[in-house]
Amino acid sequence: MTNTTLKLLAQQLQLSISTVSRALKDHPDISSATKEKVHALANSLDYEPNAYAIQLRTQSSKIFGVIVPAIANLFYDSFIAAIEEESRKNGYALMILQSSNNTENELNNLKIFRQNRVSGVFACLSAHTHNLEVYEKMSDRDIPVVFFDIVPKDNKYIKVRMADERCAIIAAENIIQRGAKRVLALFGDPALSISQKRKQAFQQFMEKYAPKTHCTYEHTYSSLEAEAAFKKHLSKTQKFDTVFAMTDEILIGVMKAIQALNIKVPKEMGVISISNGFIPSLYHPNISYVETSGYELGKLAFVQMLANLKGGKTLSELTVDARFIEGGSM
Amino acid sequence: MTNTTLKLLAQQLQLSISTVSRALKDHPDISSATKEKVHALANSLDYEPNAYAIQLRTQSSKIFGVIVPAIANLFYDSFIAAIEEESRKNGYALMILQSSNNTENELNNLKIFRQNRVSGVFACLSAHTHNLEVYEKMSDRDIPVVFFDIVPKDNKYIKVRMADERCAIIAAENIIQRGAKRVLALFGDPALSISQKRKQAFQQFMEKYAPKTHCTYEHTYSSLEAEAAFKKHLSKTQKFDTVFAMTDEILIGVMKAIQALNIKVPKEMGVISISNGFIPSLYHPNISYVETSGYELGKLAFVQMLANLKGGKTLSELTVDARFIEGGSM
DNA sequence: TTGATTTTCGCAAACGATTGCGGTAAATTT
DNA sequence: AAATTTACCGCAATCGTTTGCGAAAATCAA
Repeated sequence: MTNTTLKLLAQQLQLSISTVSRALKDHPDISSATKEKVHALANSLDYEPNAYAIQLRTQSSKIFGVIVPAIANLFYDSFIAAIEEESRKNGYALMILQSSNNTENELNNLKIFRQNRVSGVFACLSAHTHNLEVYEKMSDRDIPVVFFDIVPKDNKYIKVRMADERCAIIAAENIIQRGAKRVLALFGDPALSISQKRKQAFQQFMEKYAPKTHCTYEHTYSSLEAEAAFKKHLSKTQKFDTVFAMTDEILIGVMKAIQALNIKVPKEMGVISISNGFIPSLYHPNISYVETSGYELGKLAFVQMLANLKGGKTLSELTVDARFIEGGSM
Repeated sequence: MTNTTLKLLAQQLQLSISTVSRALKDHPDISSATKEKVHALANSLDYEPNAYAIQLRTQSSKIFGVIVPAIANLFYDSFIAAIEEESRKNGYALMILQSSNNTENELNNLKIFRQNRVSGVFACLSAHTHNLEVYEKMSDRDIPVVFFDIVPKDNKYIKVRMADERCAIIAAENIIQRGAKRVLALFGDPALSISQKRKQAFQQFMEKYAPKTHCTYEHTYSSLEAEAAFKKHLSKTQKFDTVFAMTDEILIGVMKAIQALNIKVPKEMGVISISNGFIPSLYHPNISYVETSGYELGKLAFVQMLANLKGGKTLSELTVDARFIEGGSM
């Protein structure tokens, strides 16, 4: 079946293409009688404007590109879900590509975005991407880029992220409030600025407000390592009474160890983490956590994108605030 | 900065647009001297072909549409991840939209797909979508639709799904092998064919091969309900020794109850579920499960899509097989 | 040198929509 | 009845590519 186009409609109605086009979009030049006829035929013939022709003509695509390290990730999922919602409301569609934390993929994805002349890009940097030239290239083409989560340091970029320091501090506050004596604080890949920020903020706060509390810091790269680290430290003479997990991944490892050793939470061990909430809700009692909502972040990112698209250069870093969610593990 | 186009290249090189176009794609008509010059300038000017113009001209978009109920879902995530990988390998990009299990959204999404003239659609039906007219409309436009997971019954559609009956049977087999005496089997929304199939297969198998085993069946709609159901049945005089969870969601509820009641797995209670593996790996011991890999399903779906695009009508239902993954909970 | 080939390239028409500008008929004004 | 508006509508260029066909230039054969 051949697609129905303006031309086809025009022929059938003995009208010009321009008239049909205008009638369809309610242009005042066209009489309502004509408009009705056009709409009627368009409906019965299931006319769908060809997005490519429009985009070619208008040079704007109504598509946003999204780059995430992995789609199958609770945090990014909710981020994507949020911008998908907003995009649809605003008449945009989403093109989602995953970098798998691989710089080369990232480059290819950006190329696809450029070729498709996306209206804007939401990007989460791969763990080890440092060369931002490609992103400059987008800006050169007037395609705004909103970085999220893993963002570049330079302030000339538009970025939204979690209030990492605040997260860590809120966690620390609650640990102090619990009256913890010895705490094990587990962080992620030390090469990531997110790990650095969280650790630094956490450590500073603890040293300042609870200098007597003994803290052990460790970086782990996976759930398995976190589990091992937990067990290792627990077997030492000086046991700890509270554990802080910087990410879901780490929390998972910790909780496996806790279950395996049949440790009672929160009596024998306090647990607190930074999370979007899903993983903490899997355990009994629910794990207390500092909320970092990918969903909220997505909403914020979208606002930034729209603002940038509309007009002004809103070059700034926005953060979404964090809050403590009581679970029962502290 | 103005985008570099064929026209621009042509002007700068004193060549015609057609020559430039052909040079860029290594057409034999063009001398290698010219080709080199063209390539050189194209590179230095960062030429990126305009996908819209190409698509308008060639009438093919190199984009697949994907409709899932929710992006933030472990199963769909891995499905998406799989087709994303394959798509990129094959030069396609993905446009992902979520229906939120809402038929109206589904319609809108399909409209966007039609307007963007996607090359094909991967669709998971919303829970209560029964009117497939819109999907027919896609086929009318020669846009193949590959249904996955939640698929229509009619065999005229292309579909890939998990081997639901097999899953249930494998679970039943292992329950029998464990020597279970009383089992609680928890299923999802009874309106979904996936629940029906799994339950029916499970029940038939159990009645045939272990008629003396006492099975209690129940449908629950959420984790919370599953947790409540588990507790309710446990408080009865006749306790059960094995629980079967049809989905991750149900498993989560069950495990919360198990943790809350401090029940020992697998000594006091055997646990088995159907899952893609992530949730079962969160507990200690790991929960044994029948694997339904969204990733595998994605790969299969992509093969179907490609086959259909290439030529033949491969109207058939393909299923990806299931296998038992030993966790330690049985 | 001349005719036949082969290389190498340009013309122009598409693809489907948008839009400034100009034109015609009807309606309104003098 | 002539002049002026107003309401409707069409012409044609344009967005950036692709591609069939024809033509000029270069090479070759005789």
